[in-house]
Amino acid sequence: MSKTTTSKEHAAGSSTTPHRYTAELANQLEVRWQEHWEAEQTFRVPNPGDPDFDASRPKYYVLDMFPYPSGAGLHVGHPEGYTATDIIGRYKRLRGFNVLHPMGWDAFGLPAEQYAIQTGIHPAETTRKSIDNFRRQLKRFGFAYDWSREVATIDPDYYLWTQWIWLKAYSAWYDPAMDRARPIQELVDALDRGEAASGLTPEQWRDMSPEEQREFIDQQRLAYLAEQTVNWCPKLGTALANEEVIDGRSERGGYPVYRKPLRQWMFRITAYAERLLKDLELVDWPESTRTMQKEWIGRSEGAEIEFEISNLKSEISKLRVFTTRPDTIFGATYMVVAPEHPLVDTAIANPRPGTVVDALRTYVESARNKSDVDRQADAKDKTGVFTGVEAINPATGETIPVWTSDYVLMGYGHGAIMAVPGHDERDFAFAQKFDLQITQVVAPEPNADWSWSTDAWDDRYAAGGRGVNSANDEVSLNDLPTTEAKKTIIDWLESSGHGARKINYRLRDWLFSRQRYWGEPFPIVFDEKGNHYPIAEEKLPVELPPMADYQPIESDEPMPLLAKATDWVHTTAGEAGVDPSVLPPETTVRRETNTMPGWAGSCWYFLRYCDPKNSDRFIAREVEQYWMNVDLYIGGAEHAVLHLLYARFWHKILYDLGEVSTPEPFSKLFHQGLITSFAYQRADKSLVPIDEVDEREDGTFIERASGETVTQVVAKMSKSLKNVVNPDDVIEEFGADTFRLYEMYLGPLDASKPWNPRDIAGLFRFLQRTWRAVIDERTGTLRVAESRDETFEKMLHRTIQKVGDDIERLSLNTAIAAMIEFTNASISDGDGPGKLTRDQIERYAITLAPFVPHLAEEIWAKLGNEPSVADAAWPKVDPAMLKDDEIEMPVQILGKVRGRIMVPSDADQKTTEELALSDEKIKAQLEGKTVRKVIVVPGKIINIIAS
RNA sequence: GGGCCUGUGGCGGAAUUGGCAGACGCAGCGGACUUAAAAUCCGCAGUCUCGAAAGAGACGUGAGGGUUCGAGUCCCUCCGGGCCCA
Repeated sequence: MSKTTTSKEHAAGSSTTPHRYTAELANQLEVRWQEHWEAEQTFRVPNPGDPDFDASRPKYYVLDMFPYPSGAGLHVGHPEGYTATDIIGRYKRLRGFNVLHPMGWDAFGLPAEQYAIQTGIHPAETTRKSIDNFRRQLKRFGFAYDWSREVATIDPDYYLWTQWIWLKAYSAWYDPAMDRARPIQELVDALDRGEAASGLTPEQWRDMSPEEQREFIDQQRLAYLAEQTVNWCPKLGTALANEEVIDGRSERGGYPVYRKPLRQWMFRITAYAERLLKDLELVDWPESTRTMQKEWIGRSEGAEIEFEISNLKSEISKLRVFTTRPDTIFGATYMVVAPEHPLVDTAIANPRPGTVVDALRTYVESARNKSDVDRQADAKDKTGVFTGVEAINPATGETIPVWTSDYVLMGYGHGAIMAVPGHDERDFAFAQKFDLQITQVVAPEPNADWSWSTDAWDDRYAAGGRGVNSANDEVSLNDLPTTEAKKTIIDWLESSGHGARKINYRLRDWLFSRQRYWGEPFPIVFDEKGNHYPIAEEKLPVELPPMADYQPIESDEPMPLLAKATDWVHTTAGEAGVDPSVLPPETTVRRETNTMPGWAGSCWYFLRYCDPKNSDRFIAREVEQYWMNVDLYIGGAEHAVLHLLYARFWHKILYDLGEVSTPEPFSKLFHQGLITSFAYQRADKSLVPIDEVDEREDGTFIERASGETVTQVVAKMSKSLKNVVNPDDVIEEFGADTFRLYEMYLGPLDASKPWNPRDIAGLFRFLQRTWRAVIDERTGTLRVAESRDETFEKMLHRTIQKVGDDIERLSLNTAIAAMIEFTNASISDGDGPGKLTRDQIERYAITLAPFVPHLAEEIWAKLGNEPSVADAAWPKVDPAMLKDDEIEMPVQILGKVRGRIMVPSDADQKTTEELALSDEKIKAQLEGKTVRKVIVVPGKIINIIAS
């Protein structure tokens, strides 16, 4: 687009200034210092127990969300968070903390597998290449990572422990009595001892066959097998996430997707719903993220109610529903079950007088192929079919019809609802369409200015009010306010045996199986009967088998990719590593062929960083107790729910089982904002790539091809708009220090902000001025003032104070502004001695170091210091230097500034007031007016109220 | 539809607790240096009005209203942008 002169051109021909801070010099000294840090292991941080560990220092654990190493390399969004954590980590180290700041790779996942399908190259190989490239790029930024702690989720040494943690969950159950997970053997032991547990009486347990006991125990596990409806795509040979299905077709390829029940590994995250919700109070997280997690968990209070089926004898004699409005039960004039509800099949098999079997069958078939998302989106136009089945409303005793409709989802509640068309918008629409009875059971408060009618829906019908038409022989809700009516009816439901108080959650158990290759294998095998057995801990990891063919298997029956590795799949218990006391070694077994989802490895990587080489445990206990929690976790808001919820869940399991010592892993969380870019927009709102636009003299933009005026807009970086920035190029043109500074100076860390290439030069010039302020560009030697200038000394103290404060509150852009101001004040033209003394330069170099570590090291070394500015101590600030003897205060008359006076900084209010009133200018302004009141805010402002 | 966030010069942004709106940077303008240009340094710079100038005044943080001695900041209504849940 516009003409950008490069810094290389700036540097050319300056033979008299060979030591100017040019891009070449920056690049050269940056690489030199990076090599030095690596050789000296400057950023290796010892663990408790290591010989050089200093227990007297406090610890600080600052963590980045580790990247997925894509083939495209780093984009400018990555270094934003990483630079921020680097600044904080380096600052904390200067402040005397032991700082843990690690980096690693979230390297299992779909893109590498897709690439393998196209090329036949093993994902491990392409992933390794991407990791090497990412590491090279990150090192070039000079981040103070302890690279000796690097981990990758694809390393067998790492996923050994991912499998180990999964086995811990597999071998545990959730004890509601103690409200925590416990080893499942304790449940078996308790039942064997004849104690009641987990809803079983001792007799029930004793009467079970061994197979039944086994089945019961398996269903108690935190990691358990269950039938779950999934989006199955035969063509791709895999189940897909809801987000990957659009209009019943796969997003990739456009192949049809079917909803199919599939037996899969699940994680019992719902057992933790209440704690995951409650413990959000323990952490310092962005309010928006906490809200999102709360909504995801979706706690609602209400009642579970049973409706008896009156005209059909089958195994299903009752319909169980959950409602948050049990107080409206007298208005429940019909019921709706999800098309997948077993009652629908029963009705088809045993038609009642009103049952139209064909219509029912067709309806169920079409609903089956709609995703939940579509079903909810289509909910405006209500569809449904009467099942012929009838139920009895326990409150009214009346017989009501049972319909099926896809606006009720099988996954929520029990896949059935009591419909209260008088006070629920969807039920109202449904009842109107199918001409079902609508009854009012809640009346507006007496002073309300609206009334209820069946003509049209009004949102106020769903709000609370007072009960009406709601009484039977045993209970009456009439005239009761909604809150009280709820209590009253639940008490009645409980005493009459029709229902109970219940808390429901939107959160579902976590489907943990994927039919992919590039993920962690499950450490489990099946015998011929389909019973499952864990691999013994000491035989872990279960490694991914090598494969030559990554093509998905096209099939109607789910065939995970690993099923192709037949030699690996079909083995013996001994070969697979099952404990011989559990299963004889020669038993033929089949390995689990699903793999874990991409989230698995990231659920605990922050623990492994603490102790990455430990081969005895996933983390040594004393190490965990020292480093955890993560004091500051920075990453994108796109992980606000899934990753952060899953990681909290795993952490709580480990906490319950005594493997870690804290209930929450991340004490403070912060989201960096998205870095966007510019693009140009035509009058018709279509976007124009930046390389097809010229800027005119007057600052407007024209599209070169058409000559049309276009406007500059902010847009996401994308290849098609040609506005993607490659960090390597920027570093080559300006150096890593300038890049780091520029990204931090763009704006507040958590705000989304546009990358503007034109602005980078400003930060580069700042570094040039800083360099020139202390270094002679002719000779490369320091420019040192002989004697201290008190003005600069004061300014330096203030700068150090401001920079420190701003780093603590993550306001890095204003910290940089403060340093720019100090540099601008201390710059002097030409050569010879500068304005700063040796010790002032030294303190300023330390202040700069967290932001521009290479430049700071270079100045530090020129001062004759060693070994590294990273080991220096943050300069002391003298509070006396922060205040002036005299301060300037604005004087307002009626809120408008009319003058300024100099006031001794220790002046009291009365003195200040007198000074203000005796100021010549103010006196002139007050001529002929009466002073009614004078407000003095010490150190800030004086406001004179006069008329 | 509900919830949360957000709106400040030509642009990115600052104003930490209700106290001088526009720090700092970019772009722009003027000057110095230079044969010249670049680089660098010094200075100007919200808008409008009056003034030759120095300066003075009015307006000004999406719009309108309110609380307050004083509002970018707090409250209410509305408009635009973003995210989440439906």
